[in-house]
Amino acid sequence: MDKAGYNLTDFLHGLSRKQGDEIIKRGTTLDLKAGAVLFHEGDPARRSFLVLKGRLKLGKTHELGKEVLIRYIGPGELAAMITVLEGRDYPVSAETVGETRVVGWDKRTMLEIMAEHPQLSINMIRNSIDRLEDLQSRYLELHAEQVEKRIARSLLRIMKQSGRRSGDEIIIDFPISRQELADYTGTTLYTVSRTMSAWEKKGWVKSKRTRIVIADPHALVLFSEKL
Amino acid sequence: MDKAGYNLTDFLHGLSRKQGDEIIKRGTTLDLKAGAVLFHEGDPARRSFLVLKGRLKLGKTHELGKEVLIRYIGPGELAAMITVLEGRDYPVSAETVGETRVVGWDKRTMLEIMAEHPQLSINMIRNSIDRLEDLQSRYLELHAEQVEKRIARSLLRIMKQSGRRSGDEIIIDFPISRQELADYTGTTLYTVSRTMSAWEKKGWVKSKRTRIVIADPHALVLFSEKL
DNA sequence: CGCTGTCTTTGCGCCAGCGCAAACAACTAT
DNA sequence: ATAGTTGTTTGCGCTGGCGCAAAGACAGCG
Repeated sequence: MDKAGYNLTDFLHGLSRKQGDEIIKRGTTLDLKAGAVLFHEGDPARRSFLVLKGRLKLGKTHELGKEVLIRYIGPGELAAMITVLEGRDYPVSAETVGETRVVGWDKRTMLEIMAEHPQLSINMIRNSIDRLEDLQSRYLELHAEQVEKRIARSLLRIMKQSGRRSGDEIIIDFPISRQELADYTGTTLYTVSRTMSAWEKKGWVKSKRTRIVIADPHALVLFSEKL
Repeated sequence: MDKAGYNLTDFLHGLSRKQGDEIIKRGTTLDLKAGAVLFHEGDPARRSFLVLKGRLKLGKTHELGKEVLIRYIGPGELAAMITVLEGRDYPVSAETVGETRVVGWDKRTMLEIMAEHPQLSINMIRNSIDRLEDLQSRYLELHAEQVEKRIARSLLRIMKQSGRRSGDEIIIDFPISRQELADYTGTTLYTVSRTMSAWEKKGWVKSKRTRIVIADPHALVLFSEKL
């Protein structure tokens, strides 16, 4: 998170840095290594977490094996808003992607700080509406769009959220496997692999194990939008 | 909506009937006939609507034809929360199912009444979290579950939301076509028709044009859950 | 270095479910 | 009634993409 002020999409948007720091102090800060599980789908929702550094992935599992990746949560964003409601369980699991620092608040504290800062309710509403929209679009795509286009769109989404420019290429600066991209897109490891191989030959992407670089974003956009 | 008090899932939950009536008076009440379009996906979001009587369906369309049915909105529930955010478009379209009465508030009024009744922000958070959870589950199912099971689950969802008990049968008390059930489930008209025909032979459902009766809910639940 | 574990690629066969076409059934209007 | 409209059923052929299997590539570790 940058020094200046909070982004519109941040949980703490509208608060001063000083207020933010005070709020963060009231929670429990955790430093986690890659692949740590922060909470499990189905467990009682006791704490909400704000990502300070690194990244979480939220996933949901189907009775046997099949999994979907609902969303990545980056710095500034809140995971598990559900905590503020009465007696709910986490609807998804959260796992770190790379080293990650988060701060967690229990329900009581969440309600306190929200009462003190009404702005935070607004931020929660904005955030949940945004997520809902995102998922509505992906739901439509999952039903209506061919896999290859969905994979393209998934890559572009992830790129927008976590891409780092480098010349005219864009580097996705966290590790993401074929399996994860498949879970995010709603397809299989095999199909993603085949598709990415084809794109690599066309020079649209470069990849090396779990690191992906979009070499020609424009081509990918065109492809994802063409009839 | 019943006389007594508002349900937990209602937009006006936590307010008195008197407060509710006062708020409703400040909006524009509309009586719409079946199949009227309240707003279009992509139009600037100017008004939010509370359903008083009847039902809305929220849908999203893909470039050419394909459509998904995101959700039904029944009495007490609010559609188009998005209005309260700055300069957004409706992400979905809303159409009435049967005769419907709604009350609409513009952005200004929404913000006013929310400022007067902080409870309404809580209700909005609860509602958007609930919708998000619902969609997350359906997103997982759409990817992981076979069509027939998805159709079963869709029917059961709709039944829970809008079923009327009658003996041990449950009547879905609004018209829903094969096409709509397909759009809700994420499949095609043909597949729904074939599946429903089979269930009709087994005595699980009875249907007659756009009216559906679940004759054996238990069987349907078992089917939807079996490996 | 070589060993072990993790991730990726690619060939191949298969089938769930899509979608056309065409007939049929039920409601609506005159 | 009769005609027109809207929704439903069912046969049939086709194919997108799944998923096994097996080999290959890369990383980390002792």
